[in-house]
Amino acid sequence: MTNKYLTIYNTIVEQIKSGEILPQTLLPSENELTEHFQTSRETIRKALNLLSQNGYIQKVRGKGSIVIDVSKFDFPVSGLVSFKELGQKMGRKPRTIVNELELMKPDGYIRQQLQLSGKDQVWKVVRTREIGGEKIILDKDFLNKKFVPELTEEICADSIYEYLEEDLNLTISFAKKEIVVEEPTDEDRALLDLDGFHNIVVIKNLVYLDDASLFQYTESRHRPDKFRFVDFARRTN
Amino acid sequence: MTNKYLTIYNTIVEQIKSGEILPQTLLPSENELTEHFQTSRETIRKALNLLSQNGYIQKVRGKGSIVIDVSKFDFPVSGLVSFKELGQKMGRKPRTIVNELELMKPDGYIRQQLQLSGKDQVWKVVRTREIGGEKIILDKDFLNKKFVPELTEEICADSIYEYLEEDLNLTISFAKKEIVVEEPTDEDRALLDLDGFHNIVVIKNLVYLDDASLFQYTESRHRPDKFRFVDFARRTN
DNA sequence: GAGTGGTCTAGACCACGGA
DNA sequence: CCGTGGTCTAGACCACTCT
Repeated sequence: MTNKYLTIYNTIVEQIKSGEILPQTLLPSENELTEHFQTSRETIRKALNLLSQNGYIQKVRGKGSIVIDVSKFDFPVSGLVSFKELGQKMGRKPRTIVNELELMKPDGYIRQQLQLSGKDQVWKVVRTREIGGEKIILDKDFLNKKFVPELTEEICADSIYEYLEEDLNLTISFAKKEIVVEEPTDEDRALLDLDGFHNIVVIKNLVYLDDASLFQYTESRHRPDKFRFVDFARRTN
Repeated sequence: MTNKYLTIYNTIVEQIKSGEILPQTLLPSENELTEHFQTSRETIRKALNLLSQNGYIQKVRGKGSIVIDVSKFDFPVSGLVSFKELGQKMGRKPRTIVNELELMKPDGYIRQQLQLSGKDQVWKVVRTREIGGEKIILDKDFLNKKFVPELTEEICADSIYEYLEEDLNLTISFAKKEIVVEEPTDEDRALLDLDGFHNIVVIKNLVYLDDASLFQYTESRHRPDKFRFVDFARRTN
């Protein structure tokens, strides 16, 4: 038994995706939907707000809710995309190589990012991601040992996130992301297939848990030709 | 006279920013806030949801709302940032050079992006953005003539957005953004200071109006060393 | 003026966390 | 168990658009 507003949301999403409701047309009014779904108006509004946040409709006061064209393949709004999902989306067999796995004292930069004291320890994981036979992404993870007491090469070769969520019962909640372009380091050149590329796209992530504690710093270093980031920005009124 | 939930939101934001409420502590419960602000719980919840969406708090069921550390300079959640704002934020005197301004028939790519027919016309605007004496950004805009009948070099040198919103009364509502890294074109090399740079960061924007009509396609081409994108991604549960 | 979405209320029940 | 946040209701008034 799921939420009422979520089922309404999903119903309408399906209608939009299937073309049952056409782009540029108006959704039934909130009052009509209230009757149709036999619920209260606030519940309908919750569903509509979700649709709006996810780019399916645009609400206009005094007019109605306009359906937006979602025909071109949209990913969902930018979020945490794991490497595994990414590979599946691209229809390629990804491969992960674990280059480094160690428990260490964080250096100054990591300590600052993760707001650690000198005594804390972190897991350092360096992994190469291979897609279609080419080494394209270098992932450097630093995980606070306080939350992840143990880590093995097998886990890292598979998916750290699955291990965290399924075995350790940690819930990743959100991340602050920063994207910059840098010159490749020697490490980048050694571990990635960078012939002829002079820049590298670095995505720095600070990952927070459920309870708002900061537990991981990640740098995902991408070869520029294989990098793509999609975002959906709604004007903040 | 502004909204009640917005004033509550702003009040709490100020308290967090000023350090009156400390990171990692709990906000008063929704019931307590309801009493304190003399309002209903749903109104408090609206304010708290805004706080959560903007990264100030993390709500945890059965526990409360945890205040997140926002000390490191955060921009607001990624949005539409105009060049003028960007320059002001960086404390530099920006300069805009209009390289090209013409009314044209869109080519195939633009026609597809803006979903135009062959008969529609678009304004093409090419502008160079100079910060601190260096030409760093190349902006290429294509605006549907249907919405913008007239455009002058003066407007382009100042701010197109201000003209649209203040004079034409158009309301920009949201944008779909895509970030990729490309090799510089001859045009990039001619119009930007690119000595020694081998890549260019391209931000492609589809800009929609108030009523969900698609009216502008923009490419903002940045020198990689001056590019930075910050995002705040909340897990979609 | 009729109809739309935006805000606000006062109350109810539920799911979850912690003591 | 109590207190927390999550959902839902039925009703009210307002601001806006369209005709």
